[in-house]
Amino acid sequence: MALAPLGPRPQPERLRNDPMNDSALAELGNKDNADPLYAVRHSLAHVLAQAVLEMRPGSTRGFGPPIDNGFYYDFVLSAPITPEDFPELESRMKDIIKAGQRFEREDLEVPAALARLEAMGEPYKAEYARELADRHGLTRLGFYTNGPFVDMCDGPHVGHTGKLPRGAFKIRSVAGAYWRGSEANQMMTRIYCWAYADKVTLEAEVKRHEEGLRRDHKKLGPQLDLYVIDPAIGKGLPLWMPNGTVIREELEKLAKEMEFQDAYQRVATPHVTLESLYYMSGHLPYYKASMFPPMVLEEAGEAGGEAVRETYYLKPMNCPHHHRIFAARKRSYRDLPLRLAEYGQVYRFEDHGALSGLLRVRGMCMNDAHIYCTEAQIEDEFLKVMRMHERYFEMLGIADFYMRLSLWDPDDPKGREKYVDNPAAWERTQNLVRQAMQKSGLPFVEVKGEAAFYGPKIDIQLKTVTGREETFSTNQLDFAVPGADRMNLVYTGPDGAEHHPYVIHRAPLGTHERFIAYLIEHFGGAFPTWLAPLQVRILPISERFNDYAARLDGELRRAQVRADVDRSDDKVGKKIREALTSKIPVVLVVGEQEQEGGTVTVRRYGEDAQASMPFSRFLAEIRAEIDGRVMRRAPGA
RNA sequence: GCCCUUGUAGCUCAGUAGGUAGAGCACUUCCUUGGUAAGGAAGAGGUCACCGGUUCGAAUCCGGUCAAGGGCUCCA
Repeated sequence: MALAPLGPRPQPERLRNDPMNDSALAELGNKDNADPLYAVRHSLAHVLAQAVLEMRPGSTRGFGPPIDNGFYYDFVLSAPITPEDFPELESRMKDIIKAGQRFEREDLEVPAALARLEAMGEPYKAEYARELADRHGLTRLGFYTNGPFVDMCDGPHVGHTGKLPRGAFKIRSVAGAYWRGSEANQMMTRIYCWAYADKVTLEAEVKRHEEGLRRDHKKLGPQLDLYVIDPAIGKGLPLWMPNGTVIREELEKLAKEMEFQDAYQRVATPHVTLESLYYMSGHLPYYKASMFPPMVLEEAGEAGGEAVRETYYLKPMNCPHHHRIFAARKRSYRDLPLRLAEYGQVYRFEDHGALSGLLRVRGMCMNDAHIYCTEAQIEDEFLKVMRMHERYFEMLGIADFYMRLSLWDPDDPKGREKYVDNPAAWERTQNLVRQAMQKSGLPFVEVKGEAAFYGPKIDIQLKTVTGREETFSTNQLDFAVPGADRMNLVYTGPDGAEHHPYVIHRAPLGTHERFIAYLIEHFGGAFPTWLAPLQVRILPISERFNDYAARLDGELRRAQVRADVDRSDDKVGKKIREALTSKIPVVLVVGEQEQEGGTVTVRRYGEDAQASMPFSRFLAEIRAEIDGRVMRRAPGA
C-alpha cells in the first residue's frame, strides 16, 4: 500500500484510561516491564505521592500509573493543590530523591493487605484490592515501601530513590478525574507530571510540546481568520470566516470529485426533522443524550377540532434521512450498491465541558455517505472506502495515524443502552470487518467498547498538537438500523423476496470542524496552494505599479486563482513580512523590471530561492500546481 | 455534567500594601513612493466578561453567573 502509517500504538487505548498499574495487569501479562523508563516513572509517581501526602496530610490516593510522557497520580486531597504549589512539591520530591530511600517489596495475603490498607486510611486502594481478589482471583498483593511511604503496587521500581534522575521530571498540571473513570464516582485531583530518562530529553520534550502549542488550531485558526467562536452565536457553534470557508469548499470539491469517481450520488436533506423518524431509526433510544432538546410546535385546531402538536429535532446524524431516500423508491438488488453522499450539517448536544475549539463542537458538517449493499458486497465496498481514505491521507501527507477496529463490549454494564441487542449479528459483522481489514493489509488494533450503537467500525485515530488523540475519520458497518424493527429498509432480491440491506456509514474526511482543526495543526497554518485561502499575493514595489498588479490580479482571478494586491503604502520589507506571517503560498513582487518585461518575481513560502519569469509561465505553473493538488513542502515545515 | 485554572483595547500583554486604566502590534489620517521579515508622525479605540456584596472609594477583596483553557466522562 502506498501509505506507511506508523502502525498501531503498542498499548490499546482502554488500558490508558483504566490504569490498572498494579498487580492485575502484571498477572495478565500486559505491562511492558522491559522499558526502564517505566520503572523510573512508576517510582517517581510514588515520590510524588509521598510529597503530596507530606504537604496535604489526610489526603487519600487513587491510581498513579506511568503514561506516554511521564506519569500521573490521583488523590482526594484534604486541601486543594494549585500550580502555585508546584515548586514546593517539586522541591520536596527532589529531597526524597536525595534521601536515597530503598524500594522494598513485601507480598501480603489478601486479608492482611486489606487490613493494612484500611489502617492506612486508603479506602480507594482497599476497594481496588478487593476487586483484584474477587474478580481477578489474586491471593497475594504486592506492597512497596520507600522511607515512610507505603503503596500497594506490583512494581517494578528502581532500587532506591537516589537512582531517579533529579532534573528530568516536571509537574505539568492538575486536573480532575473520576475514580475508576466513572462519573458516578468521586471526583479526584489528578497531578500530571512529565518524566524522562534525563534532563536533556525532558527539556527537549517540553520545548517540543510548547512549540506544538504555537500550531494549536485554537490559536492559528482565529489568527489566520479561518473561524471564530462567538458567544453571541452559542458555544460550540463556530462561525466560518471567508478564509476558513475557502478551505471547507476546497475539501468539499475534492470529496465530490472522489465520490463521483466511485459512483456515489449526491443528495441534500433538511436540518430539522420530526421526532418519529428518530424513533424509527433508533436514535432516540440510544442517542438522546447527544441530541439537542426537541422543538415542540403546538397549534390550536380549527373550531372544535383537535390541537395539532408536532415535535422536531435538529438532526444529530444524516443516516435516517438518507435511509428515507432509499425507502422513497422500490429498490431492487440491481440497484445495489447504492451510494448516497452529502456534506451534511448535524447538531449534537455535547457537554459544555467537552467542547474544545473546532475539535469538539455542537454543530458540524460531515463528509457523510451511506452505502446500501448486500452482505456479499460488504467486503468490496468496505475496501473501496478504505482505499479512498488512503488516497485522501496520501494527498494531504497524513501518516501519523492508526486504525482502530471498534468493537462492541458484551460485558459493558450499560450495554443495553449503548448497543443494539443482537449478539449474533455483532459477531458476524465484526468478523466481516476484521476480514476486510486483513485483506486490505492495513494495520489496525482492536478495541472493545468503541462501536457505534448499530455496528462495528474502523476509526482513524490522529493526535492533535496538544497530544490528544481523536477520531477523525470513520467507516462503519450497520446491521441494525435497516432492520424490520427500525427503518425497515428493503430491496427485492433475485429470488423475488424482500431483504434488508446492510449500510456502510463512512466519513473519510470526518467533519469539516474536526478535520480542518487537524489540517491547521498538521500544516502549521501553511496550507498547500490548492487549500490556501489566499493563493497569490501580488506585491507592488510602490504605488506606481498598482495598475500592473491589478492587471495580473484580474488575470489570475479569470483563471480561478485566489489572488489579491497589497495596496498599502508600506515599504516592500513590511509587505513581505505581512505576506510571510499570513503564510500565503506565493508572493509576486512587481516593480519597474517586471512591468517592463511583463514578468513577475516569484517568492514562495518556505523557499529562499526566487525566480523571475514571464507572467504567462507563472500562471500555467500555478494552475497546474492547484489542479494537481501538489504538495511542494513537507507538512508543517 | 464534574474537578482545576483563566477572563484588562481587534491581538499579545503591563497594571498586588484597593485611590475611577497603560504599552506594542493591528486600525484611521497625514508625510514618505520605498526591491525582499516591521519608515516616520498624529489620531481613534476599553461598562477592566457580567451581576451583586464589602468599602468614603473596587480592574484589584468576597460571592454568584457566563465564557474560554487543561483534564475526567462522552463522542466525529
